[in-house]
Amino acid sequence: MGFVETLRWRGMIQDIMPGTEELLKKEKVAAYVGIDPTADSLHIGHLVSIMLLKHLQLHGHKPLIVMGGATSMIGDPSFKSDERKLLTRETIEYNSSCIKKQFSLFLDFDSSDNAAELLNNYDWTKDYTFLNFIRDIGKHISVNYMMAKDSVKKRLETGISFTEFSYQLLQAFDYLHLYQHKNCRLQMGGSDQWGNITTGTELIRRVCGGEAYALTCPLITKSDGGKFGKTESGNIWLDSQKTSAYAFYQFWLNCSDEDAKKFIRIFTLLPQEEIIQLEKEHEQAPHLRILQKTIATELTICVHSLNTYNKVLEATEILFGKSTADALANLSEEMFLSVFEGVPTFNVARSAIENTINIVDLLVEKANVFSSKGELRRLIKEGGLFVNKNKVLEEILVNQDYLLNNKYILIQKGKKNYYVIIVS
RNA sequence: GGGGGGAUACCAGAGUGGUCAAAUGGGGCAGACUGUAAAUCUGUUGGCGAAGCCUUCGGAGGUUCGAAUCCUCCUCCCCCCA
Repeated sequence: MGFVETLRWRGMIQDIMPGTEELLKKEKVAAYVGIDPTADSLHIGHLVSIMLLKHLQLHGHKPLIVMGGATSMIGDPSFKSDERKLLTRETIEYNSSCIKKQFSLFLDFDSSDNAAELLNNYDWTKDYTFLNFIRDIGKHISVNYMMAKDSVKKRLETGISFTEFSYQLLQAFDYLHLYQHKNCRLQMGGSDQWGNITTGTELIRRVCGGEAYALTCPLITKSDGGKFGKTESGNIWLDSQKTSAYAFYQFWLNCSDEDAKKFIRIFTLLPQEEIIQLEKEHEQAPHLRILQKTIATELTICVHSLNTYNKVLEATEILFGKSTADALANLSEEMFLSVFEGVPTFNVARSAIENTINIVDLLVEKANVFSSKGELRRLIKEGGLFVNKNKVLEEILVNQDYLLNNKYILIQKGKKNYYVIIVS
């Protein structure tokens, strides 16, 4: 199956420029996606772009990643309603270096004939003077053309700075540069990038009469309309410092059936037959959540490692399995810590619980697990609070007998939210 | 420059002198059901406490026994006319 065909089957194509498929079948080319280094880690919203490049490389083409060292100094206005905040050079540089490492989890940077390559558009824009740029590049694209893009329309009503308006030209220039220097013939990205990408192909056509292509993937949405990749606590990051491996695994495990069917094709590399087989199995026994588990497993191993995955599984087993309060009490300290790695912790002085303390005072005043006593009392009334896996139905008094390993108290809000109190 | 409308809890949006900690919907949280799903249903959603009290309706003052509600000024937003 060809590259484009593969993507089509996986539901990863929103728009594709005519001729793209033929070109990729005929010859090996380089293709790129741009990444804005706006944070020091990638999050799962970036994953689609990464997978596009992964498939590309698997089909023998050369993946290029372009860090928006220059463009992220400007800010992409596409479909945004507000002016972007400008980042400093130092931040961008630091972020780029962090992101670079994460890419090597997915792409092969060492292969002999189509190694992935990471570039920074700052390198080819930093010495380009303003005069030269508007003379060499700006001359080829009309403002009328730029304003006609859907991506900037929203901002034309409310106002857009010249800085942000010029963004698409800058991105188009990237494409031109890569076309000329890297034999790059294809740019990919999320569907919101279509406007920027086509400005690039247009520029290439006008400057050197070249044919360059565009391919975008659909914006990932959740079946309930919520924003993909966001939870109450924010983004799901690839960096385990920001999102623990446990939380990462849980995120995928908790996908709805409907989303899982979509995600398994997009976010795993499993072959077509296997996915179809898994879908069948899932259909027959949905409660086993085979799809969710497969996605979670594949991604956790890829992003975090097999070893971490095994720990996460263990933790999951203890937190959601049949394990009881007894099992919890019998955990070794080492095991306990590994299970609850990534769970929010709160430190409390030992003196606080030496002479018994009301659970409400402990969790609101001593440890800031809950922000108000009313909230916690409500939770208790509703039967949603657990201490060391035991349901708490009234305002109990806590003392040293509650300590696990003479050091920890496990607090649970509802079924899924855990907090660890460390007494020191 | 003239005229009009508006700003209410996370969001949307009722409320136009006391019965308003403020309808309703969405969202959030929890419970039930289940499969750590979806859908559904229930409860809850300012703070502290047992009753009750305290701080909230853009900001600052004022009228009143009593103001989200009336008056004055200020800030911001929208619309119409010039």
